[in-house]
Parts: sequence; structure tokens; C-alpha cells
Amino acid sequence: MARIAADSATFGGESKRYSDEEVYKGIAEAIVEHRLPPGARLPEDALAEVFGISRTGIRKVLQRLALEHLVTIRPRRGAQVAQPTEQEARQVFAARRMIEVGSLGGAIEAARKRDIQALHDIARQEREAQQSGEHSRAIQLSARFHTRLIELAGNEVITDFLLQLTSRSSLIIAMYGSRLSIGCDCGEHDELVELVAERRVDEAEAWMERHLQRIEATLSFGPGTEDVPDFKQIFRPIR
Amino acid sequence: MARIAADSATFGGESKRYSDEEVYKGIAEAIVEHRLPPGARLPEDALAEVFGISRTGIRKVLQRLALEHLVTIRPRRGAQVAQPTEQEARQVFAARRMIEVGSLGGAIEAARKRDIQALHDIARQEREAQQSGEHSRAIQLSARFHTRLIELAGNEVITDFLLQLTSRSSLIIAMYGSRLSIGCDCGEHDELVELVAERRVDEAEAWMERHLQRIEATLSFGPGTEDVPDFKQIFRPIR
DNA sequence: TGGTCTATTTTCGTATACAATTTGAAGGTA
DNA sequence: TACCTTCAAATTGTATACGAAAATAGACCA
Repeated sequence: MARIAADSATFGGESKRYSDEEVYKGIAEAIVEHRLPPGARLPEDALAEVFGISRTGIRKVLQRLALEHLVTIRPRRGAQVAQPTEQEARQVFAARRMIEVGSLGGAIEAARKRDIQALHDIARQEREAQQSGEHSRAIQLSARFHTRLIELAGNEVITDFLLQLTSRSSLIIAMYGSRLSIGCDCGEHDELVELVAERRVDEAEAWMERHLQRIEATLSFGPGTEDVPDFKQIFRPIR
Repeated sequence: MARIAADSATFGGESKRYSDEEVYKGIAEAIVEHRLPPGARLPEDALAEVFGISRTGIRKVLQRLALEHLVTIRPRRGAQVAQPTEQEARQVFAARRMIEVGSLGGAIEAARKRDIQALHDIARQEREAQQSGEHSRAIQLSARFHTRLIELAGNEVITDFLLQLTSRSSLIIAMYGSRLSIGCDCGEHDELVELVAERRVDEAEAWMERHLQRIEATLSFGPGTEDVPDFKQIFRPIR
């Protein structure tokens, strides 16, 4: 099982003193970028040492991450990177479809030239990261594309929800994604930018619905690669 | 300005030792039920004394409430009950329309007889509370009606979002609601139960959209009743 | 009376201490 | 070898201490 060590490369070994917000971003990014796998334990002491603050600050951050469903905290057993279930995964994507399709009209209406340009840039960077095999960068850019698009609609409440949902999606892909999950995305976002630029709302909505369904469809649930293989479950009953 | 005193009646003066969860519920309910008005300060010491735990536990709860936008925490100045802006209020209701209308079809599809009955009961209790002037009870029941209905759709992610949104709505009504805001609701929820029972999805969706728009329309923003009247602002410039 | 400055008190932010519980390993037995 | 028991080490939960900042009250002056 993956662990955090004080000298781990996961966060770098600097001795700088990080602020709460930096610690939050540091851990959240490590999870979202798959540097911390689902199920990885997150002991308070180790994190406190890595980030150069006391456990008090770490606990605050872990509590927040738990509310956002990126980590799980079990009483007296500490925190670990969350391991979303299949059900949770499907619900997250259903919620995304509702929110993203539902906001797309407003986003298109509000989109100005430079917004379109910004989306284009992100899509291009994503394609490049994809092709040069920079997985974690591609993941981040994909999430940013979706949030940038929807935040054009101007509803911060919705934007906040979507931010959470994209983070959780990354974690879900870390658990259930095959290589396809990321590969098949390739270039797709550019298509949507076109539809947005031309203000073809209905088509854009249909596109988004399909897009999210496709990502969900690339997930492979099945018996699953447990983090700690439970041999008892596997080898027991040959009855 | 409203304050928490150790002997305040807001939480009762018991000396029982509360768990984190109980403290959370205690404060959240006090806000949602308008016993703690928007802007009320929430000093850690006073809360710690009232609930019989140390500041550590209180801080955890306040952080959580802040993430849910029920309280505001400003560095070095502590926590206070949030004072949502008009913009925030409109965004919350827009988000509710999207989520509740978007989930209603699934909820209706999944609704069984006993679910309908449960909704009926809540609507009836709400009506009774309304008529006997039990404001805070009516508020809670109204929120519960909406969440119960939508949770039938079976998406916990969406349900969690809606739980937050209904809490925030209560706070918004505390700030901007006239007497109308609560009164006009009267009996309305029964109509929706009918539509749900008869599986008239389109009409139910239209009804929900109108219902939420109407609640929003009863809010009176305008110059606003500040919590601490700023006489300087009011009386200064007769120029 | 109204305003400004200063001193006191209150309140928050962070680290640390200590008890309680879990984890993990060593040793013993079938 | 597999399983159970026991004990030490590691880890978390909660309270507390203390420095730093902000709120408050009082004195002083116009």
C-alpha cells in the first residue's frame, strides 16, 4: 500500500513552511493527478513533517478533503485517499451530466471571443499533453476545460459543485480507468469549442451528454484491483 | 448584534458533553431555524462552553459550516453567521431549479406508495406548523419536503448538494424574506404530491420551476436591514 | 458632545502534551 | 504452516498553553 514518507518525492522534500491553502492544494493535486493512489494512507505525522506545519493544520486540511470526498476518515484509523465505489462513480457522472448540460446554454450565451480563445488554448494544451504522454497534466487540463466552460454561465454555486465533481472524477478514473479512459478523449474538446463558438446550443448539449457518457463507459469496474489484495476473499471457497 | 452567551437560551444551558456531530447539528439548526440571525458572531470560547467541549472541536465544526457557506470565517476575526448577498441568493435558487427540476423525473419514476404517503405527511405537518405560527418548524419541514422528494431519485451526490442548498435557502430567507416568503407557500406542496402520485412528469417539472421562482420572487432585497445599523451611512450626507 | 489615541481585555492561530486505541510483530500452540 | 495471544510501537482524539492580533473601554483633547 502506498504511504507517505517524510522524504517522499510525492510532495518534494522542501522545508518551506506552507500555508493551509497550499497544503490543501498540494494534497488535492497529488490525489487528482494520481500521484497518490486510491487507498493510500495519509498519516498526520508524515504529512505534518513534509509540509513543515503541525498536525493541527494537517487535520484541518484532511477534514476538508473528507467533506469533498477525496479522502476518507475513519475514527481512530486516520485518513486515506478515498476509494469511490462503482455506485458513487455513476452518481458523480450523472450529477455532472445534469449540471454541465444544464449550464451549457447559459455558458454559450455568455461566451465572448476571448473565452472561446481560452477554451481553445486549453484544448490544445490538453491534446499536446496527451500526445507527449504527460498523463497528470492532461487530466488537470481536461478538468480545467470543463470548469472554465461552465463558469462562463456565471453561477459560482454551480461552479463550486462542478469543481468538486471534476476532482472526484479524476479519482474515479484513477480507480476504474483503463488506458482508454484518457486516450479516447483525444482531440474531442476541440469539437465542443466549435459548437460553442457557433452558438449551436442544442448540439452542444447533446455533445456534452454523449461526451460524459462515453467517459463513464470507458470505466471498467468488475472485480477490481484492490489496493491491498484480500487473499481470503480470493482463495477461500473452492467448495 | 446577536451574540452567543454561555447562558444563552439559543442552545440551552445543559452541561452534557456533545459529540462533534451533535454540535454541528446544533449550530446548523440554530442558523437554519433563524434562532441565530445572519451576521451573528460565533466566538469559539462561548460555543465551547455551551457545548462542553474544547475549542478544538468547535473549530472543526465552524470550518465545516464555513465550507457549506452557512458561516463566514475571516482570519483573526472569527466566525459569524453568513450574510449571503443578493447575487449569491439568486445563484442558489438557480442551482436549485437546475437540480430539482432535473432530478424530478427520476424521483417520480422511483416513487412508491409509501414515499408518496411520506411526502403527504410532511406537507400536512408543514401546513399545520404554518397555521399555528411555528415558523422554524415550518421552515425545516419545507426543506425536508424538497430533499425527501429529490432523494427518491437515488443519487446521493445530488442529494448532498440539495441538502446544502436548502440550508442556504433558509439563511437567505432569514435575510431577505418578508412575511410573504413563508406564508405564500401555504399548502402548495400538496399540489406537487398529487402530480407526483399521478406521474405527470412534465407538469410536475413546470410546477417545481414556478414554485422555486415564486419563492425567489418573494425575497425583498433593496437597501436591506443591516444587522448593526450603520448610522453613519444613514444620517451622514445631507449635502 | 464628538473624536482620537492608548491601554486593557478578549479572541484567535498554532503548537504541543497526553491519554486512548489501533496496528503490527513476536512468540507460542495445534 | 496456520492460527491465536500478547506486548511494544505507532497513530489518532482532545485538551491546553501561549504568542499575536483585534475589539473594547477609558482617558484626554477640541
